[in-house]
Formats: sequence, structure tokens, C-alpha cells
Amino acid sequence: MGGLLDLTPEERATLDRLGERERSIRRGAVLLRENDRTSELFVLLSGNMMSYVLLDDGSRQILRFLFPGDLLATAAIGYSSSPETLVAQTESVVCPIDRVELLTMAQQHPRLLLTLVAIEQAERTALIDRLAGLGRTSARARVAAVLLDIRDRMRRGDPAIANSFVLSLTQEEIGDATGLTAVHVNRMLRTLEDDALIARSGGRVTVLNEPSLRRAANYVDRQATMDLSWMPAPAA
Amino acid sequence: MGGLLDLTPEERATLDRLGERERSIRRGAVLLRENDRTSELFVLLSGNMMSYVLLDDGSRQILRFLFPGDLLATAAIGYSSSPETLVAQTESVVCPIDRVELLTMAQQHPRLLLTLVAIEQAERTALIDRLAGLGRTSARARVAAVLLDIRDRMRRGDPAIANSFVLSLTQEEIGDATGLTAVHVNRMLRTLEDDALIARSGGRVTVLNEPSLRRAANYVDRQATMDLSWMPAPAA
DNA sequence: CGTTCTTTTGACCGGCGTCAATATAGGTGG
DNA sequence: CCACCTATATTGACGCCGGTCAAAAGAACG
Repeated sequence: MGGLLDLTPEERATLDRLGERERSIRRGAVLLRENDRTSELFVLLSGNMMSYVLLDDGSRQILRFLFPGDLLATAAIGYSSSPETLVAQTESVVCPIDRVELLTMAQQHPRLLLTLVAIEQAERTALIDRLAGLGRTSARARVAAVLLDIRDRMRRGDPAIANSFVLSLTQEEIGDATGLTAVHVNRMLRTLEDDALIARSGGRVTVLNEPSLRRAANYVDRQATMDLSWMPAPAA
Repeated sequence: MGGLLDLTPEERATLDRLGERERSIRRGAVLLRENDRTSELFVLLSGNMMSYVLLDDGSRQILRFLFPGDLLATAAIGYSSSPETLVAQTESVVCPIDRVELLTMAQQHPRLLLTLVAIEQAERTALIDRLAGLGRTSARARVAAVLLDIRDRMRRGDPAIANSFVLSLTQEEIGDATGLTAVHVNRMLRTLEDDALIARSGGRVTVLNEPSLRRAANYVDRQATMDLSWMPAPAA
């Protein structure tokens, strides 16, 4: 959150104090289940998590893969029960924030709260892109899009990652994220490999031809980096 | 926004002042185009609008049908250009709010700002449900879901609406919202009619068998009405 | 009262799901 | 360290849902 804005010492102090509490979650453990009562949101500090909903026929739609820095369970601001399930994919650490704290945060550090809202907007934009992808693109495009998305987000956490990365998702998970079956995900990965857009070995994926992969993914570059420069520094 | 919370006189006054500015939009006119620069968000005061994105093959994904009370273009909080296009489906009136005003609103009336954030959460939940619908349900279910959604949202604005309503959407628009072709939307409407779940005449749709229609739509009742009771009334 | 948009229906096809069989890998207890 | 066991990956055969193409009938609108 600090990277988006030049924080004043007071803002930074508040943020640091907020970040003191920590809760760790074991691999595979559920932080929050659909319809659970909830009154706090979380910031993912480390690890990987995902959110999903279950339909009554038992099928699962994965909503988002979560990386450090992401906000979790923000629905708590408007609802008392969670619309989604949150699960840790690896050992993870989150920082809980009670929603009542947001009120004082708004008052004392409005820029911090609005930064939080801005991050929500980024997630919203990501949801929009996923929606368009599910509604309007082919299986091949959706699978390619997941690969690029994961690669980009891993890179943000570790700039050393270039074109090769460990995709720690099962094909079933990719399917549940893209609205496909695991079998068909496998077929699509195969065609991407046969066409030399990617290479695979073990759990590792290497992007061989990024321009083509982007084209295959129907990648819309919305040239939108977050912009919070409109927020003036606080008076004192 | 008033309905969600018991407002203090000061809060109400602020809200009223904010709502003074108005802009009307002619039927079919574009309020904001994808990638347009923007620095304000809007509240839809009257009329119907919709938001969509275009993919580079020309196909359109409708993101949301907008009704009075909905927030528009909230991405302006985090970005300087719009991720989506906003179009008026009927003669509409919106109230613009410059994003800078949100800072003072946060400070002086934190409950108002958080109510706005909570409304955003409701939209996010709606997006989640749409995502799960697109990824995991049949064409028939998606069309049924649109009918129920539109009916429910029209009813919120006019409680007189019971089971019969004017669906002012073309089948092409329903298709662009559900990720289907207009042709197939037509087929699904026909089967819903043949099965006596709905009746149609002119642009008017009548729900004949609501339980069955809900089942057909895979309707997940997340028993979640917005809950802002956690926000204490301001001290003075 | 033509012109264009929308709806409707039929014929046909292809992308993706389903089912099933096998291979491979990871993890666990002995 | 091995044997076993379950989760995951892979591939083929086949079928169906929904897309495509085309034609005609309404409906809306200037």
C-alpha cells in the first residue's frame, strides 16, 4: 500500500500499527467459509490463497487467486456474512482489520482509507476482465490468460521471475477458475505447448513466445496503472 | 443511500448538497467510454443505464444493468481512465461527484463514505454471482437469472411490480450479458415459455412459476441484505 | 410506407463436456 | 527404503450444448 502513495510519517505509523496483528493459516486451511459471519477484513501478508464460491450442483467457481498485498473479505464492510470462501493454497499470513477501525481511519487518515478503496477498484477491474473472458473468449484464450496473469502477479512479488515460473495450480483449479473441465484444460495446455507458445516440465511453465501467448489470451492491455496522484498531501 | 442507515441531520445535509448537481443523458448516449480519462464518479438518479467492455474481436460483454441508486464509474477512485463504457438505455439523470470530494467526506462524515464503500461491495457481490453464472451454469440458467435479476431490481424501484414487467432489453443485449448469442437466447426464452415458467407478449414478461424459474436459474439466495448496523452513530 | 432493427425458426457444425482407461507423481506407513 | 495409495495428468472416443448461417416475419421509426 505504501508503494502507491507518498505517506506522511503519521500515516505510516498508523499503517504499521494496524499491521501488527498477524494470523497464520496452514496450507489448505479455510480462513472463511461462504455464509460465515464476519466482521473483519484482511490483508494477505505472505503466501498464496484463493477465493471461490460453490454452486448447489457442487461445482466450484474460483474467483481469484490471491497474492501478498491483496485485500481479503472486504465484503464485510457491507455484509455480515461472507459471499465467498477463502482458502490458503500455501502456508499464509494475514493481517485482520476490524471494520470498525475503518471509521477512525477514514477520519484521521482519509488518504489511507481511499487507498484501500482504490485497491478494491483494482480488484473490481480484474473481476470485470475475468467476466469478459468467461463470457466471450475461447477455452484456449482463458487458459492462456490464467498463465499470463499468474506469471505477472508472481513477478510483482519477485521481479526476478522472468519467463519461467512454477505454476502451483492443478489443472482442476485452472478449470474451476476458467469455467472449464480439467480434461479440457489439459488439452489446451497441450495445444499451447505444441504451438511452442509455452514449455512445461514438472510444475514449471516457461513462456516461449510471449507476443503470441498474449494474442492467444486476448490480452487487453488497459494501460491502467493505479493513479492516486489526485490525492493531495494532508495539510499538516 | 439514506435507506441503509439512520442519518444525522448533518450527514443528510451533506448528502443533499452533494446531490445538487445533475446531468441528464439522452437515451443511447454514452456517459463514459472505455479508456476515457475520468476524475469523477456518479450516482444514477433516474433512468436505466448499462456498462460493458468490448473485446478486440468486436464482441461485447455487458457487465451490469444499472438502476437508480447505483454507483457509476467508481474505478475513478483508483484509475484515471475508465475500464468500462457507460451508456444510457433510457433518458437518465446522474449526479457527478468529484473524487477529491471523497477525501473531505471521509474526514467529516466517515459513515457516509463507508456506506458508499459498502454499496461497492454489493456490486462486487453481484459481479461474483455473474462470474459464477457465466463459468458454471447452462444457457437456460443464465437467461432465467437475467429475468429474475431485472424483475427484482425493477421491483426495488417500484414495489408495485409483481410478476409482470416490461423487459426493455433486446435479446442481443441479454446475450451480451450472459455470454450467449441472440439466437440462443431466443431458444432459451422459448423453452422457458414452453415449460410455462414465464409468459411473453410484446416486451412484457410474466413470471408464471417463480419457484421453478428460480430453480432453473440456479438462484443462490445468499440471504445477505446489506448490514451497516456496525457503524455507531457519530459522537456529536 | 419503406428502411432498419428485432425476433423467430430451421439446418448444420464444432467446441467443449463426459466417460473411461492409463500413466505419473507425491505422500504415508511399515 | 520400499510398497502402497491417492491425487493429478494425459489421451481417446463419443455426444451434446450452443454457435453459425440463412431466411422470413414482425415491429419500430423516420
